[in-house]
Amino acid sequence: MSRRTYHHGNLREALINAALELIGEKGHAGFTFADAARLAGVSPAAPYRHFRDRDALMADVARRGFEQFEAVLTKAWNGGAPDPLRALRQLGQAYLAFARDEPAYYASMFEAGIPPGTDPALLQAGDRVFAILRQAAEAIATKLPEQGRPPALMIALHIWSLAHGIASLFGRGDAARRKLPMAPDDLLEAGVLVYLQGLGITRPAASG
Amino acid sequence: MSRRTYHHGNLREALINAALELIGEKGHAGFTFADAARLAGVSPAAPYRHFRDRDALMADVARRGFEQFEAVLTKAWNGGAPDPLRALRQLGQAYLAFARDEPAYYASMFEAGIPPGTDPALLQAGDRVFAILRQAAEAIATKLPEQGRPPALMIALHIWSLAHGIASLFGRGDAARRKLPMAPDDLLEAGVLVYLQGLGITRPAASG
DNA sequence: GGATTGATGTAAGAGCCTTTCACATAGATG
DNA sequence: CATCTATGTGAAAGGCTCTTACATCAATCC
Repeated sequence: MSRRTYHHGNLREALINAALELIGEKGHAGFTFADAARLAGVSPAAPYRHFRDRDALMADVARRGFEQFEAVLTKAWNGGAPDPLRALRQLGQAYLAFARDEPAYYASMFEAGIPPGTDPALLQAGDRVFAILRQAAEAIATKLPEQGRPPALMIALHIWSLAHGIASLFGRGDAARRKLPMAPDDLLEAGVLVYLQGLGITRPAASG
Repeated sequence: MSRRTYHHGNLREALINAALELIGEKGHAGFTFADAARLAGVSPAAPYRHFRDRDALMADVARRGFEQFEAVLTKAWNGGAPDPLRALRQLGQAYLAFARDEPAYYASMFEAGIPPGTDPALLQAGDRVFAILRQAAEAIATKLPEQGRPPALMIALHIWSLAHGIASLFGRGDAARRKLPMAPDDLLEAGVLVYLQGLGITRPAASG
């Protein structure tokens, strides 16, 4: 990772990648600014040209995490095709896959203790992710009689909370974490099916 | 907080209380061993007589958190009285109340990145908490026909995940965190009701 | 009672991290 | 080419973690 020029050329990106690598290895607490600088091959002071401090880098990683998350979820939802229920299953699987495959992003987004309100861009990126869930909930809700239908917002919050709870409690592959007698995907899918049944959307035992 | 004797007398407890106070103020990342020592009025080296390192103190705080959590949830469940559904509602409210009122405990238990497997006592304390939820799920499940009844374990995992998701995403009062258009309690209660309805336990619109 | 022993706290220091400041280098601009 | 600005370096202050040798005190044992 040594470079020939005095200037790195792409230090900002390199620091973010280094942070992801380090957070993935040692968790959000174990990551240090100095380590990231070392990984990028620059002096410990160099990162300060690109980020106000360590927390600013963490916040930027989190923001990018939300952006990647948004892309992944958007693709999975696929505009609700071929039908909202199938699309919702794809969405749930993509949610858990992201938490499993990108634990560094997920930790920076939800566990690093960055208050979303500190950075408007971060808040917006999070909102865009929620908008996808909200949109999915809307599509699902239209299957219900308008009379007495619960607000789509609430449905979205329920599904988000369930998915996040599963991802957070069981969804990362690290050893020494709590084990589950079934795959997180299956747990989420079963939970959503029961929930939708409770809303009156799916037929009982039509879980295929 | 100055003391007259050379020996503190109860440093272990004092350090844990200091840790709780500091984590409550500055989050699990902002807490330092040295700060805790200062708060307790001892030298920076003293804590090492009681905890192997900073992480060991965090793990002990987390273990105590689970123990307190267990006590609170046990009381709320109240053996399933007066009836399982009401008891379950109490349980859910107690769950969120703990996350709201004891954010320092909650953060140390679920967000500090302590792998539960590292400390058997920690793992056990967590298991005892889950046992309560599991027990509640059993009581609820007996209301279903044995034929085709989903495993109580799965019901427990669903409810735990939903509660944890809500607590984790919206349940702490810190400003700058994501706001919710309704109280977390109501969100959880509504979600559980829909879920139970999906299981075939509650009557539709019998949400009293 | 006095000496010994183990538990608990202190002092000092090595090593690392964060952050700042003055300075160095290079790319861009005119 | 000369200058301006962005970007990286070196050095240093201050704080944190953790270790080691030493100090203090309580309890125990002759």
